[in-house]
Amino acid sequence: MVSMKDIAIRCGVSVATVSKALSGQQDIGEATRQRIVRAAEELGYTGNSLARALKTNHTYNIGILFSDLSNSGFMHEYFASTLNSLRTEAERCGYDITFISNNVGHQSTSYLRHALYRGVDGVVIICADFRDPLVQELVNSEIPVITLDHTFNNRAAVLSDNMDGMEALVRYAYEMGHRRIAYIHGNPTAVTENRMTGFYRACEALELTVPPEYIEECEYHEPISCYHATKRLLALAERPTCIFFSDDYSYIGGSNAILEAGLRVPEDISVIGYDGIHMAKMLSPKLTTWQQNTTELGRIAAARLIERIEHPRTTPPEHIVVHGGLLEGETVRRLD
Amino acid sequence: MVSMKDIAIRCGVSVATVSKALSGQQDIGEATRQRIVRAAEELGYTGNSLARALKTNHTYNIGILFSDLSNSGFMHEYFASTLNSLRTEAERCGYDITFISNNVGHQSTSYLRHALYRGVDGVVIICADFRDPLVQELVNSEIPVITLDHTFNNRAAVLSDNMDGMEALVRYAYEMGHRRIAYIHGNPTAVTENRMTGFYRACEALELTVPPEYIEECEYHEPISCYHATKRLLALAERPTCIFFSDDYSYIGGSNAILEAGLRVPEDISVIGYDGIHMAKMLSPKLTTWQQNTTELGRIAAARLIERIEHPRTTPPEHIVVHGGLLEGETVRRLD
DNA sequence: CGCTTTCGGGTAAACGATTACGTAAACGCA
DNA sequence: TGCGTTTACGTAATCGTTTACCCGAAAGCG
Repeated sequence: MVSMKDIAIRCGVSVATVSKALSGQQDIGEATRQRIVRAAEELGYTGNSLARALKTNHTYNIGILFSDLSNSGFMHEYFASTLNSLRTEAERCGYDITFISNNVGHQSTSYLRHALYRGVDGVVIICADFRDPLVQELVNSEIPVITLDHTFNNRAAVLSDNMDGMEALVRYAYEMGHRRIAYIHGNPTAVTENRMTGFYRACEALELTVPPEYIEECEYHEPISCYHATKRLLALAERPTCIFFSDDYSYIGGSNAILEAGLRVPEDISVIGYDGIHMAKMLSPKLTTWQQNTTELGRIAAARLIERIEHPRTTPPEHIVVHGGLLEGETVRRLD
Repeated sequence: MVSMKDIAIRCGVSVATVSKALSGQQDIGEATRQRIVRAAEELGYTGNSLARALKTNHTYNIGILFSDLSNSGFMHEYFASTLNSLRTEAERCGYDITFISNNVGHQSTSYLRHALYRGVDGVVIICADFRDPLVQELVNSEIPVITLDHTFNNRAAVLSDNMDGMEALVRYAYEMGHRRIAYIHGNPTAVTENRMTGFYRACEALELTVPPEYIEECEYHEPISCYHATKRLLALAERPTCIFFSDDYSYIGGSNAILEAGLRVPEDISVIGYDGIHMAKMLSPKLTTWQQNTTELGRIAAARLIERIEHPRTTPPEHIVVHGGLLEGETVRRLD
């Protein structure tokens, strides 16, 4: 590994001079700078982030914390897509990304310890169990943190408009003439609870009464349990005319249940998903759903976190809502 | 940040003694060690990976290089799932994961430079454009490297059995009585070419002649172009009885084309995918496909790379093949 | 011609760990 | 008692940078 020392020797200057020349200080002669920069090129100098970080206390590294309870983690397109744009934005700002787990070396510790050990400048918390004391410890630490789809007091957060999105979907179904609307919601998290709230709020505003048997629970992002929930709904004496699913992916299970029952979408029953994953547009008929703006979620999360890292004083821990949009597919029939 | 110095002061010993006590050297009194370990606990000592790595030249960090040409990258379940198990295994071995891009700081450089800058101990190359000179530069460097689904001379690699898998699928279709078999293959990469080879090899062994119009090309992992390729096949005078798709995900497009043509799977036409993504098992009818063992791919990639990092002399750069298995769904009809 | 500024660059300490080597005390043994 | 060996810990250099401070020479100025 070629270091500043090598360059210094070759140019007959001190290491300090090399450092200054390469980092663009002013108190250096233009001729010397040129010489040094050229030598650095020729020797293939790369720099050493470890040494730099050790001295400056700034690693240009941000940690990602996501513990996938449901083990869907990476598989969930929501996460994959968000992470992708998060990474892109971070790289654009000169930051790299490292995963933070609750073990370092061979033994398990806390997320905070891991973050401190690696010296990350900040952490994005996504898809994690926010009730976990270890997560709380990290959130309450000195390290800048931003959470996705969950809010903590006095901490930055980026949120998808789950409540508004669900409200808009209900209104859409209502406008299409549906009055008997069922909802298979996911198991309780901040996200699914927000959607529930949106659902009930819209129903109330529209003066829709939802019989309790129209509300089913399934595992979020899990088609099998959704399949069973759907079967239960279809077996009801007074069948709903429209079913809301917890998420697009779960709908695969629901779809199977509907087909098995000999029903057609949307002629016999209408369905609505949530997420707007790529697959939703590929299905036939195309799924009507709410498109989350994962690209913006990831981008903003990275950008805001970096803002807070670089300008802690002037950047308040805001809660930013990213809006999605109705993706009108072909799975909701107009009733008259 | 509490450092060894703080512990040293509190215990009235030197920093060297603290280091020895904490890293488990022998030349230390048992009583002193206890004292130091306790003090470390009490002060909440975490260690500093940067300082340690600077001195030992070992970061316990491995880089992931994946440049997603098709922009499917993270979205592809193959990648997501492999990355997930790779990360799990790496963490089990005490390693963290960082993404390696071709830019560091605010300016673009090479992958190698990035890897050197961050001081990663090794790199896993996955889903990348292996023809890229920048990738080659990294592969030919001193840094331990392992590639997924691509082989370089004298470099470790982990491979999915794409050729065997495809051969097995063809044999399966043959045994089910199919003789008119079409294949929509993905655009050329090491992966798709291996599958092609497997396809032709099996056909030859079975003395099946494949008319050229039965071979179509589409964008890998892209349902839209697969939709069009499927339409072309269905429009042929002598329609194939079974269509092989480049991958499960693309089949979504193919499925739509089939439905539009008013055909049923598998009654009117049989279909076979490749990958064994979660969705394949959720579709109705269940897709017959080849299940890639992504869990093993990721695990072995991490394990082998770490082996080569820690025991470079005794670990040859092997090419390891991970076997998948036939996932018998309901999309291939038995012909008689 | 003296004096202060500015310019260009060097010195050295520091970041937080690791480790080869030194050394004083205790111990073993004839 | 004398001498070698072990035990337990300290000293100091080092990894590759950054940065506050220092200093000589050239330049500017009246």
